[in-house]
Amino acid sequence: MISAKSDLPQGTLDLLILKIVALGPVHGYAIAQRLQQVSRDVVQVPQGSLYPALHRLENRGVLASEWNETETGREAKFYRLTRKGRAQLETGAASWQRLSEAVGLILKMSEGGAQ
Amino acid sequence: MISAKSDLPQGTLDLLILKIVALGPVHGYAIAQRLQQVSRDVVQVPQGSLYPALHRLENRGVLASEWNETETGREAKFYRLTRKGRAQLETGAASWQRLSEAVGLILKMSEGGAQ
DNA sequence: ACGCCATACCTTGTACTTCTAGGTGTTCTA
DNA sequence: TAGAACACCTAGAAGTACAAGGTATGGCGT
Repeated sequence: MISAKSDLPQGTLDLLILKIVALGPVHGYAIAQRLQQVSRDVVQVPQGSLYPALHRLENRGVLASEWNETETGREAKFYRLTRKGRAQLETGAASWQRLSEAVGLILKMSEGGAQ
Repeated sequence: MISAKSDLPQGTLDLLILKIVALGPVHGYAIAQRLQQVSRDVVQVPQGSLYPALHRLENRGVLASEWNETETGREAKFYRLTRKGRAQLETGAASWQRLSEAVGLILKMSEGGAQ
């Protein structure tokens, strides 16, 4: 049993959720599934992390929700990005990239790397 | 004034500290400086984050400390990696890379990207 | 008919980390 | 002699991810 699971650094979850929702209205359960699929099981979002995050994001006005029917005929709460959410996704993604590059740089540092 | 500062996601700080210390014994103050320099101000570590992190890492047995004199003739606490610390750095770095790639993948996802 | 799994939602409490804001003392320089 | 840089520290607030629990429906196998 290879457990590829890695805990998400704080703040990253919000960004990933925003990105998935940006691709089109989805309900919470599907968001977790998509993240897991696309990341090949590297990203696994427990429900205890997912739903609080969704409510948080909705309260902040970056997500909006609406009850609808899924393809399988069940009721589910579909989320979509607000204008504010789209903005936050952009700044968040840019910020992640900057940080990601910086951390990568540091980790690749060798004895003579800095100075 | 472009403020490049970005708050570090939880857990990342430890990894960066371990990496810097792995390059040779350094004291806390210098760790923060190096991180800031190398990352071109993207990574800025407040002392209120730095020292608690160092003590945490020492308590966990991944860092060891020793008082010594700096090049400028002051007393400072120099940290070095323990065997355990070296191991944690490796797994931490690998784990970061995996996560970083996964997040990058998700953020670059477009409408038809997944499926 | 029955139990089980997957779907789909939710809440509570814990553990952890980061940051703000304060504090100490020394050395160097303007 | 005032301030900046060096070098350490702590307490408290704020925020987040997770574990663990719970509700309810529908489909599947036996």
